[in-house]
Amino acid sequence: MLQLQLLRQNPGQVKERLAIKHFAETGLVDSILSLDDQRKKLQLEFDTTQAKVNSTSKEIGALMAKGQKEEAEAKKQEVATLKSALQPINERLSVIEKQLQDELVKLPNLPSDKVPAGKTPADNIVIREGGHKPRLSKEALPHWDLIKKYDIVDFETGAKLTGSGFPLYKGKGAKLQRALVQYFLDFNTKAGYTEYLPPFMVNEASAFGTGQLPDKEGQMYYMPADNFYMIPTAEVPVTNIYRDEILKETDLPVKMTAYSPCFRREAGSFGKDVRGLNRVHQFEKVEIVQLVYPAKSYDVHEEMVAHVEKLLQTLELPYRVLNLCGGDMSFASALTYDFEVYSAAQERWLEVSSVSNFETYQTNRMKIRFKDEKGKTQLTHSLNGSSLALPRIVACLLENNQTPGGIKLPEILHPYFGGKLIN
RNA sequence: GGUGAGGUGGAUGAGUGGCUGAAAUCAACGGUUUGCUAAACCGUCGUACGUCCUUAAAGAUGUACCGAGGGUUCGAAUCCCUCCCUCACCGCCA
Repeated sequence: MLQLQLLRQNPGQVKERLAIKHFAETGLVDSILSLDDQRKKLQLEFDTTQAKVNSTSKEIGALMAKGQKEEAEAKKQEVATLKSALQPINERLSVIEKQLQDELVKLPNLPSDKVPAGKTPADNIVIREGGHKPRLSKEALPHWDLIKKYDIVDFETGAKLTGSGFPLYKGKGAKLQRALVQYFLDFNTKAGYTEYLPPFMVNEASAFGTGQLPDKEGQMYYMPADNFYMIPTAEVPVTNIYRDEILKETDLPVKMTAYSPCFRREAGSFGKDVRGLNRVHQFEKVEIVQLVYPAKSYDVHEEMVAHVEKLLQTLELPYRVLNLCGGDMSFASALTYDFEVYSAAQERWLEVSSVSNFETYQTNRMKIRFKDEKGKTQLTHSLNGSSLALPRIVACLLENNQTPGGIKLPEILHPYFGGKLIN
């Protein structure tokens, strides 16, 4: 949620920035400002009337104490009149406040000035590439065939148990999941992130806090009996840990990492994208989250990007880093770098991580603040990134490392996996 | 799931209708003093939204908030209702 103050101070600039995100309804900015004006007027009216009610009530108390009953009765009449005037004001005020909130929430975050113009994924800018694309033989198989060959993921039985997109990992496939999660968490905690294991369902307030609600309501699995949402990423519970808190400046940066399964309905997805492990409803992911001093957030963003990049390098996978253009980045983000790995048999790039700076967009919703050196409370910036999402990493590991003798795992995983080969 | 107790500022905790936005203690912060450390003393020490004033910072002032929402009353942290949460015991269970 954007800060109202920013809209008030510089509505023109806000509109310009929204245009880069290809956000069409710039009229919202004006309607929000006009609602805000109305709100302030009503509040002033309400406050002054209420102040009168309060002071008169005190007088009544004093008169009663002195036994001046008649005067007290007269004052009571006065208060009654004031209160009947107050009621409609109050009602209008809450209507306006709600409208204002509803409208404000519809505005996406402003892109930072590092965001390239552009509308579609084709306009994203490749910042750099790393690793080596393997040269596979003609008989090389895509991962969905390798999975069958080595009997490590059983989609059919997963579908029988739940539905399509719920893979059932088996044997070395299951163990590889465990190994990767373990390795990723170790890699993150070594870099100073505190490990959490959060709840996998969250309440409405948490889902709202990180921006899943109301924007992506249909993308989450929902448990109506308890009004809980299955988390689409550990970002949701982990960032919400500090919801409604005021930190000390010395507490910053807060660095957190968590493993969780992620549940996504992926409503509207179809086609070859969903083949095999490319797109599933439930997958494992390790996430990193930071809450930082505002002026430092872009440095931290670079640091997180470097962190994820190093992790991919240790996995010996060919990757590239993309700076997402205004039209392709997410609603809440100010700057997003995506990581893609090259899946050699499919001959396509697969997104495995997304590292974003949200500035105050999330923290304004969650009211995550800190006291600065002057003792003033201000919002922290929040950032997060995947480090990493498993299924596409697995797809890539399988395809790129296939040999006649089996899948050769990168060295770093050997101790975690308890072996070098899937065969 | 059942029964009981309870939810007050960073923490502990007082407060059963007006003098309470909230005592006291601790923690934290600033200062004074003491040859370091420690102690003592003084001061500061909630959030949000407004209004006035100011270039701004600061300041003054109003309103709301004592788990959440609603109600009673001229007036509610305090009384009533609903919900949520915590703790204890019981039941069930990984």
